[in-house]
Amino acid sequence: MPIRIYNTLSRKKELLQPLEENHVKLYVCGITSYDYCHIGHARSALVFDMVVRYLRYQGYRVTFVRNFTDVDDKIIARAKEQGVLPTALAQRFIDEFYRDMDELGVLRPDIEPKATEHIDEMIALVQELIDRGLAYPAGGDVYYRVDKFADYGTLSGRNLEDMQAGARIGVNAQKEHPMDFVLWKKAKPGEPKWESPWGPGRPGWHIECSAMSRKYLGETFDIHGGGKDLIFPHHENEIAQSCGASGKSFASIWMHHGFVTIKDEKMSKSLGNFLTIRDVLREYPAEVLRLFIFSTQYRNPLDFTEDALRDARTSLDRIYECLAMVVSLPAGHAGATSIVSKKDRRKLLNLKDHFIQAMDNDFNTAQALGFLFDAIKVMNKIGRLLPEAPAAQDIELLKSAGTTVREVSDILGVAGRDPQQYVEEKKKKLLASIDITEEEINRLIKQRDEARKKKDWTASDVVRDQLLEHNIELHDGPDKTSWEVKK
RNA sequence: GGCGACGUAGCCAAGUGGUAAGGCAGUGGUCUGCAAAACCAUUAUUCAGCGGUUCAAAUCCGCUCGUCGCCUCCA
Repeated sequence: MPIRIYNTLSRKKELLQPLEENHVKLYVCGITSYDYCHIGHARSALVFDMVVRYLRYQGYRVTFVRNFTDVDDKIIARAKEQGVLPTALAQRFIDEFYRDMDELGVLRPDIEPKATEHIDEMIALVQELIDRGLAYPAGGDVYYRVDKFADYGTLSGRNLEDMQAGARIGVNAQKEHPMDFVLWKKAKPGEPKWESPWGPGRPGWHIECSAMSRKYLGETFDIHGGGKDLIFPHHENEIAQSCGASGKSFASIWMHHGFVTIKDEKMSKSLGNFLTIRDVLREYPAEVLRLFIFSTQYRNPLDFTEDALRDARTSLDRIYECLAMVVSLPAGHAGATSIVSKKDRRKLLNLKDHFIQAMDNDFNTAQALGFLFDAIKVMNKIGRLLPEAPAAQDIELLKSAGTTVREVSDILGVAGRDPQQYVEEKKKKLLASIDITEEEINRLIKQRDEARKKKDWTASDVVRDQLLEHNIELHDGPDKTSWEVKK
């Protein structure tokens, strides 16, 4: 089945057709490392983690490159504030970034280039642009000559005239055109600097991605991704640089994900309304955050609320509890008749196909999850209706559906743990927050069982109420009473 | 001001020309000594509003209203 991806460049969904047979080359703009990452960064990492997992699941070889911007105005400013070297600050937050990513279970990209380690490549690229007449040095800086690049504005759907009309930036007298952007910045005293044909300085922000993507993926590659806020100017300028230098097309497909919002406002450093990844991870496990992020399609905005996170946690429990049920299924009997309706059987057998169809359609994880929960519901229903001597084919169906659930969940990076262990651990964790021991609970249950045998419902209910005061809920099963901490 | 996106039940969210997935919450029921959990049933004659195209529109086109984003660093 072909995978269709929405391409910002054409504003349409397009078939993924890798330039190299069966090999997808993907470049994603990573972080500028000067602070802890927030939930928006988590969404970016998780979206592309899902994309890579899915492409590999579908048999593609994927070369995934994601950079670190480790030299930049913000890093320099923050380092100055803290009285540390910019390089030390950048490295520190790269380490913190890895800590968050590992916690989220994000697979490492194949290549993670740093800007500071590719200064030579950037200088070479800037020189090529100068040689082609697309850039010019001015007072130690080098600028890109936007009006010499005919396609400038195509990605973001703008034209130079409109942009100038609404320009909020002060005009730099050194620029030939107000929209020209900087490729190389002359060093100011005390700033990190490298030698270059135009004097000591450091690269502009955009040039690193052009230089590094070319080095690791070639002049033309398949997918370039990032947040919607990078469309302009970052990606627009990358196109100008890369296509300008090579004369060839750059990325075939441009993928941009939506923002995480709080109260419908973009979460951002400048607005100060952001939550860091570790803030959230303290309250909710990574798998919950993943389910939350994937509950909507990647291009749509995603509003962060406590309710939404709680929903996600309930959903995750639901998946694990269903899987735990499947694991503890009794053996089937060859002679017994099936109790599963044709419709339900088909739903389970079609889960994988439906899931894949949703994912093929521009990674529609929300729809894919819909199919997943549909199957969970059917599985719970069958599990509930199973007689004491269930039909072998029904047990077989549930077990294979369980395997499929795990298989497709893995694409989203959820439900990867042992389900029985998950249920147990959850119980233990909740128990830790309760002022009663497991032994005490079991003792009380025993006491209650005796009362129930004598049909002394009053005494029985006293015990249950007693436990309920400790937030313990009892569930009377056919042969024994189980308990759980009330949610 | 320019450009763009979005508006589907109480909330979240699919659906992209053929008659409204799924989740959470709610209500009724099955089960139970009573419960809980689970399951079953139920919850939008309608997709912001108004026009238009079509045999057929939530889906395409136009206008209006509302929300958000980019145009300055931003995932």
